[in-house]
Amino acid sequence: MTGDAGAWPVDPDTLAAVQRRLGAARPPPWEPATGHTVAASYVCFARGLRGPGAGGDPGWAGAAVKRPGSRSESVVAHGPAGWAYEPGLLALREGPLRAAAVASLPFPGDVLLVDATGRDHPRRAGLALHLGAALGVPSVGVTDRPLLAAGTPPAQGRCSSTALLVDGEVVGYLLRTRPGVRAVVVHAAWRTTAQVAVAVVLGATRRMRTPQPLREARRAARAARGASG
DNA sequence: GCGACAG
DNA sequence: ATCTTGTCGC
Repeated sequence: MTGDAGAWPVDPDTLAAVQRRLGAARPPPWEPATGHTVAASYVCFARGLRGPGAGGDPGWAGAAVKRPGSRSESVVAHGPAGWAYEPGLLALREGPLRAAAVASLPFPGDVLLVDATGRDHPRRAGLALHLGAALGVPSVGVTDRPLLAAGTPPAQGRCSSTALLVDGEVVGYLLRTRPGVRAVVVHAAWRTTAQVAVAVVLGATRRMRTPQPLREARRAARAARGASG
């Protein structure tokens, strides 16, 4: 079900071609069912790196998955970054490492949360969308700020949201997950609309600003970094 | 030409 | 992403 969408190019031109194809794809839309499981992917890098970093930077990819009524399970993959950070080319730097971590989870989850954009991207295929396509799982992006899209801040109350548009397409929402706290950016990605993305994020968010599975993936990645380097 | 620009 | 000082909130 992944097909060549699972490819992780190692140069900018090839990645851009894959992104254009993924951005133009129209896979069957997915919607959450009661009791769906939520997985998440997060990457951190060695401390002390300068600016955008470079290929070979030591990285730790954390992945976590939680089914309702069970404890969360997490794994970590350790390996080198594939590239420096460049806006629009994040998959080059982090794609393979994140895919390795998510693939080693005990079970895949029904939907994957990623701290990256989805359709808010020059070629409509940010890393959240790419990772979902590569792994064959519906995905949702959650970031602190948009890449291309602009929007107005939502009202202060919990669950307030405002749409983010690119070329007239709703690619995401600014979403107030906690009253009075800075909004998160929720991104439509692989097989998810912006509206479904908001529902998934609200369903996975507890007391904190960001969804619990993403926090668990981050905790695992940082713990592994502290233990090895 | 310069700054901005997911992580 | 990481660094760092300061501030606010539970």
